[in-house]
Amino acid sequence: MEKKKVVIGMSGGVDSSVAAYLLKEQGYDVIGVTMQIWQDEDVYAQEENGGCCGLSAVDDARRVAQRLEIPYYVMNFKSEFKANVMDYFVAEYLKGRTPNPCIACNRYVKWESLLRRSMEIGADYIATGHYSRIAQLENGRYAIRRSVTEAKDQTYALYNLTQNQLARTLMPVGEYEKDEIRTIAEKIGLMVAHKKDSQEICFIPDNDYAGFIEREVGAAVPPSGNYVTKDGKVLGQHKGITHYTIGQRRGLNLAMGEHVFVTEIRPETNEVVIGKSEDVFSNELYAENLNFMALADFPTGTRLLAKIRYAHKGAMCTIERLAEDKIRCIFDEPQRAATPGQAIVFYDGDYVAGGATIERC
RNA sequence: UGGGCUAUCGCCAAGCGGUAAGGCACAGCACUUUGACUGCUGCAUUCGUUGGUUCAAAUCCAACUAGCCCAG
Repeated sequence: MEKKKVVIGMSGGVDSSVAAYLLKEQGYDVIGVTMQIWQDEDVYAQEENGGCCGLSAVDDARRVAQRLEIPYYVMNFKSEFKANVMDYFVAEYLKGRTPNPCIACNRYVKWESLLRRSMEIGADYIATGHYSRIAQLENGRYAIRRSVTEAKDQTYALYNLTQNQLARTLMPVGEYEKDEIRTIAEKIGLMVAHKKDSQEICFIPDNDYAGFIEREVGAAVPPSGNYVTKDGKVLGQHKGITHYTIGQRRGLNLAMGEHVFVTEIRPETNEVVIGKSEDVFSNELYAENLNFMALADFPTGTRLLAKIRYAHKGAMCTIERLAEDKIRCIFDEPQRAATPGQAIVFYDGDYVAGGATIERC
């Protein structure tokens, strides 16, 4: 019988490199692929940017593929990345919302586009180096399961994958701890064994996302406007709404004598609302664009653990089904800085139950 | 123009003759596959200006300058 063919997305980092190795050990016919997503390498060239999307990716990944003796290709995903990640990222900020580019990249680029092209070259699966596990549950649905490593759980950013995508995805690294992965990398002699983990927004190497938006849209960047309190008192001038997100404290340039935070962004009046720490907590939020994973639906009354940001420890909430694609989540305890544009991801035990996009609080 | 009050880091503010607290802001670092939050570190050789008294002044005195308040 012919071996199953798997395309592994190789970033050049430790995780995906070891993933490739593990798959090969498991008897798959492994093909290494690096996704080319940079729009203009001369402008964004950044050597040390490791991890998921760095430029050094290709060199490192190719070397690893050679070492593992697997075929290796670079696939160009520039236009897909531009349309689904960069343009979305900018558009959201212009609307006063806070996007999560990694989630969009995962669903539309890493999975949708990579999966399609992998199928085209005859692959049965695609694989990644994520610290997550995929399982088919008793109800027949596929779901992402939290990895063994609590500290390195990447399930939040993967909640938006479809059933079809999950059915064709392998994540061999999810069975291991980060340390174990590095150990394996060393054992098989990979140079990338000690490469730093990726971080921050991969297409904004200088970390100045507001500057990036400005370069993208030019004169269309929102102008400066008023900082106001919730009762309308003007406190000062902000730099333009794209510079802010809910719960932000630093960079406000407001000397109020105590810490103050952004509690609301109003694109229609170009105002940024400022309040005290307690003002950024909310008991509930509304979310849309549902994606179901372990559960086929969240009927009103469903109790789930919800994470409203990548590093959130999770909070219990009760779901209220408002419409076909709209829910309200009522938290047991008030949560800090629920932010429109960010994802709320639900967990049922160890599995991702599904998720949605936060619209308002 | 008389009378009074106040002038200390970008903002607020301790200090009251013994050699510049603190908070906010800001900067850097850490944390981090998003934005945030958080933590750590840094941040006035100088106290409106000029003189004077004193071993020693931001602290006392004088003049000047600026701002505020009350008279007009």
